[in-house]
Amino acid sequence: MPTPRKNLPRPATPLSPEAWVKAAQALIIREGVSSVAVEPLAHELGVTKGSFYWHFDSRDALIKAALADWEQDQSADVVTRYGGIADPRRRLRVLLFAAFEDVENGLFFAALALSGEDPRVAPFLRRATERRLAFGAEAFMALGLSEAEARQRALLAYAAYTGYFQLLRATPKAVKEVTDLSGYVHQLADALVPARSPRKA
Amino acid sequence: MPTPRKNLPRPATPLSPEAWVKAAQALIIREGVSSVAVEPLAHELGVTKGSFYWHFDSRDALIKAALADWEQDQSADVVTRYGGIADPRRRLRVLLFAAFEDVENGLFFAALALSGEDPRVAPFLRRATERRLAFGAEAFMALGLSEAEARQRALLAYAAYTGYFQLLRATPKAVKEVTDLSGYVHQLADALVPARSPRKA
DNA sequence: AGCTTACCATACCATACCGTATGGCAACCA
DNA sequence: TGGTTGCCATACGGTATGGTATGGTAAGCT
Repeated sequence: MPTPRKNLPRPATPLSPEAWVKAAQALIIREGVSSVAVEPLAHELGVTKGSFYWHFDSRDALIKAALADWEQDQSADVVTRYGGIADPRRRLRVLLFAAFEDVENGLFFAALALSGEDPRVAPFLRRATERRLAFGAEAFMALGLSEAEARQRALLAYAAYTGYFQLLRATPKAVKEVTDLSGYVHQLADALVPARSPRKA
Repeated sequence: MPTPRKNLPRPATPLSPEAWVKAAQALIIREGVSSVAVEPLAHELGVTKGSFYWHFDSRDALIKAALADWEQDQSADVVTRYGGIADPRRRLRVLLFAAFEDVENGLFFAALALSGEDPRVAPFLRRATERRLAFGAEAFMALGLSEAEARQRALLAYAAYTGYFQLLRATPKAVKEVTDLSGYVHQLADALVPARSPRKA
């Protein structure tokens, strides 16, 4: 029998599962998926494991919930907000600029790629990558490029995107010496999106 | 006192510290820096921890040795092999193609960026990034670009490089659908390196 | 033949974390 | 007011790993 002792004071407001998910996502951005540990997270939230295992079945369940929550935002954003733009050139440029502006999202993806071998992460990472590459390829094909060329260009654009946030994550100082992010994206856009539709050339 | 028991048979040839370093590097490429654990590595090499702690002071020492060994190869390669090409346009293109051809090196760097927060990794990652960005910026400045523009373009090239290997590492299938890597690099090179020197324009 | 040294096995302790069992308390409800 | 439920603390057992202490053996040296 455990020695009956006074418990610690309860937190002011009870925790919701969402609070754990958000905390986990923030920690994923900072230190990667593998660093999501129950006890440190509980300490950070001012509670103990007991609280966690009330809301979740396991550590894996939390990780999956965090990834699923992110994926939900993802697919909602890109498709609905930029899929509707009619002019393909404009759509591509808007897509590029919007992608680079969402720093949080970019860093989260970089953190995921960081743990790509993790069987929990892999399916989310694969889905996100394929969806984005397909979306990009489609956008480039709308410019009149062949499928092979469009895929190539989409991969280039996407690599420039993930690579940027990977570098921003790993060595922020070196990246921030390039002060003009807008110029950077402009350059990328100009390099990838032809000045005018080839059909009119 | 431990019960005196017959020990296991000794390995045919004694292990050298280099063997541990190479094994660690291979494991870094496969599963990242944080997965470098002494006991699994020992098992893989057919020995036990006892061997390891004879050659190295600690786990950290092995990791640092593996990183230092990689860094040594690094600086030797890039500078000596491509720094000497006179024509700046040719130098840039050769550099790009060579970088993408060295898959092992690219994957190793991607694995490092993967653990960029790790205090053991950070300095190596920072040095490598800065050295490469500086080298790239210099190469672009030799084309006649301003320093700001050259830095921007070097960052773009480098992001496309790291992003490519990050994607190759995380979701190889999606990347390999773009079968023509040479075409990919060509595209990147054409986008970044002006067709002819601006001075002649 | 004895001694030394290089290299490794074994046993052991410490730590960090996952998951479980159970107790405790506050707030609401009947 | 007494029971019920939601939320959490505490204590415990289990596993993986880092690191230490110590013993064992083969090969060479004297």
